Formats: sequence, C-alpha cells, structure tokens
Amino acid sequence: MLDVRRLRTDLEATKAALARKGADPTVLDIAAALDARVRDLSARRDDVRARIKALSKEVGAAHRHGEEDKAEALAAESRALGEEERALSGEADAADERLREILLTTPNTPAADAPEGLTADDNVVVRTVGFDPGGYGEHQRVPHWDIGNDLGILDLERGAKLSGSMFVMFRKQGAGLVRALCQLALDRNADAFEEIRPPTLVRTETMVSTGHLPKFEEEAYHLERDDLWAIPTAEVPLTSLARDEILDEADLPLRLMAYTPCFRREAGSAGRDTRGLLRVHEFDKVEILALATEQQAPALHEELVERATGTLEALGLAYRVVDLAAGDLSFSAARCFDIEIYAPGCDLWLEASSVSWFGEFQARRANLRYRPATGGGTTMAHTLNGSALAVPRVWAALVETHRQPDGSVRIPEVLRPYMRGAETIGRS
RNA sequence: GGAGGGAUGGCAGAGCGGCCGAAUGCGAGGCUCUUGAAAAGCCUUGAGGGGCAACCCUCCGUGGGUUCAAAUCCCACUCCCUCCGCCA
Repeated sequence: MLDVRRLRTDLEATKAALARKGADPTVLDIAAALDARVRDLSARRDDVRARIKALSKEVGAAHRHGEEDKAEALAAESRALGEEERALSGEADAADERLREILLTTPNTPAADAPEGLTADDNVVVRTVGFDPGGYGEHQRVPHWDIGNDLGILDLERGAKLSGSMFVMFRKQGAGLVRALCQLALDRNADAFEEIRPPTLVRTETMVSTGHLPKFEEEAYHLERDDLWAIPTAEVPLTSLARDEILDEADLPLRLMAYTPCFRREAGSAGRDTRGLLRVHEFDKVEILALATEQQAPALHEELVERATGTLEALGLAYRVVDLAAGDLSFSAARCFDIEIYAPGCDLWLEASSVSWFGEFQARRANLRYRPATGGGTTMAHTLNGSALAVPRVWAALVETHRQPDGSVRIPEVLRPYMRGAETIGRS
C-alpha cells in the first residue's frame, strides 16, 4: 500500500512513478481528493465529538450537584450534537473506505533504479552464468516430460487423473529428487535463516498483507466453507508472521525460510507453457525472506540473489539474472531480479526465482513496524524475498541438463547425500 | 462437536456508566548518590490520526447496539485456556 502522505506532498512524482509501471496514475488524483475529504470531514467530526465529551462531563457534574434541570438541558444539547456527529462520521467513514479500496488495489511504485520500460522485452539481463549455447549434446535435447516418462520418475497422466491437468505426480527417484532439492536448499541457507514450517491455509487478511488480495482473487485457491486461502507462496505466511507487531531494530534483519507447497490457479495463463512441469497448480518451494530496515534492504536484496544463484550453480545449471523493467514488476514489488535457468531439452529459459524488494509496501498493509535503536517513533519495515529453490522448473532443467547419452540422468554431487548416495537416475 | 472460564499498555494485573488512555508491580530509559558497580531514591516510558501551534480525536479481542456519556451495560462473532467426546 502506498503511503497517503506521498499523495499530499509528492502527488505528481508519485503519479509519474506509477506510470512507469504502466498503471493508470489518475487513480491517485481521486485518492488525493478523497484523502483531503477524509481529513476535512474527520476534523469536523472530531470537533463535534470534543464538544459532546465536554458537555457529557458537565451533565455528570450537574447531576452530582443535584441540578437536574441543568443536566437535562445540557443532555438535550448533546443529543442534538449526536445527530451531527453521526452524519459527519458516516460521510468520513464512507470516504475513508473508498480511499482504502483504491489504495489496496494500486500497485507499488518501482524503485528509481528499476530499468525503464513496460514489457518483458525491456528487462535487462544482468549476467549469464554457465550457458554455452553450442555446448549441449543431442542427448540433452530431450524435454523433461519425455525423460520423466522414459525413466518412470514423472507420471503426468496419473497426476491429471487425480486432480486434473497441471497437477503432477513424481515417482521413485523423481519423488526423491523433489525432496532432495528442498533439503539441499534448506541446508544451504540454514547458516543465516530460521526455518519455519507455517500453515499453508491462511485467512483473508494474511493474503491482503502481501498484496495477493483483493486484486488477484482469481489466482488463488479458496476454501469457501472455512474462508481460507491456499498459499501461492510461503512469502504469504512468512511476511504476516510479524503482522501488527513492533519489532526491535536489534532483531533486524529477521531472516526466515520455509519449505512449503504452493498453490496457484494460473487463471490468467491458461494454455501457456503448460507442458510437463513448466506451469503447475501445486508445487514445492523453499522460500527465503527478510524483514529489514531501509538501510539493510539493498545488501539483503543482493544476498538473496546470491543465495538463490549459488544453489543453482552447485546443481550445475546454467542461469541468468534479469533486472525486471518497471512495467514488468509484480503488483507489490519495487525492484525484482528474476533468475532464469536454462532447460536445454525444452530450449527455454525458465523463471526459477523472483527475488523481490517491496520497500514498505507490504509492511504498510501488514502493519509491520520496528522501533529504531535511536528511539523515536515506529518505522515501517522493508520486506524482501525470493525462491531459494522452486522445485518443478529446477527439476526439469536438472534432468535435461544432466541427461547422459545412455538416457540416464547424472545426479549432481551436492544432491547425492539426499538421494541415498545414488549417482544416477536410470531405468529401474 | 458439548460444557465452563477468559481476552485491558513490552509483560503481569486492577478497574463502581461520568473524576479512566486507564491503578499497581515488573521490565526499559534518564538522573541523584558511589572510585566503579550493586542497592536505594527521583523522574520518564503505548500506538495511530489531524493541526503551524495550543491542542483535539481514535484505540481496553472484532463488529453492532443502549446512553447526554461505555474498558464498564446488551447482542453477535473471533481467538485463547480447562474439562468431555472424536481423531492422524
């Protein structure tokens, strides 16, 4: 949520920033007008309330002194003011609610250094690592769905039978590989991140805090009977962990990680990239996240990128880091580096992690603050997060990259301890 | 699912419809005393909003209601605890 104060002091600049993201900046004019109206109405309402409170005290005093006539006269006066208070209050609340609706559905503004541009074509490739376009053998040019089928480690038909298309089922070492990847990602970040196992069904407020509601209701699975939402990412519960709390600056940055399933309806992308593991409704992911001060945020953002890419490198995958253009940033993000891995069998760059910095945007929704060590008032925290490892696409790139001429898949050494020592996945 | 009890500031915990944004204790911060520390004493210490300011308003789990006036009375809901039942 944007800070309303920016609309008072910096309206034009904020509109310009929103326009960089490709959003319609005129909503901010409406918001600014509503804000002025709210302040005017509530000031008048507060004034009436102050008079009612003062009168009420006088009524009490009159009763104590046995001046019943005076008390009744004052009470009548106060009653009349009550009408006025209700009217002003109603108008103020209505305006405030409309303002809040606008604010909740208005995206974050991009960071100043986010690349200019409105589409993915404007994204900037920061670096590419381990990619040799001419260096892939024919045996690596087999898509993972064929490899998975051949080795009996990926059963797409059964997944679809159970739950529908875009639900997948791993078998044998394919299932083990899922677990191994997650365990690896957790272990690699355990030096600095507290492991959390949060609930994966959450309340509406929890989804609102991270920006996944109200605007993207169609994207999430909703259990109507209990009014709970299946999390699309562990970012949702982890960010809300400290909702409505005031942290001490000494506790920041708070680094958290979680291994959870993630559920996405993918309503807006029906039919796109749907083969194999490219886009699925349910998948496992290890998320790393930090709650921080504004000063800590930039270094943490880089650190999260380093941690995510470090794991991909250890797995022997080629990847590139992409600085997202302002217009390609997600709703809540101010700056985001996408990490894409190369899948030689599909010949596609697959988005494997979005390492995002949200500024105060999510914290304001979550009312997540800290008390500066120097004293003074509370300050909104900054939030950052990214996938340490998202299973399906890494699984896909991994089996394609490490496929051997004999059709087996070589297991990268870092994974072997988690795969009961196995060195390859072959037909069994 | 059934029965009962509860929800108040960082924590514990009091609170007759008006003198309650809230006693008291702990914790935290500052000062005095001290060579230093401890102890003791004194003072300060919730969040949010509006206003140049004086100052005003909101918040005692959430939402409604009664009243001139609600932490306090009424209704609904949520959450927590205890016991019973069921259960991986």
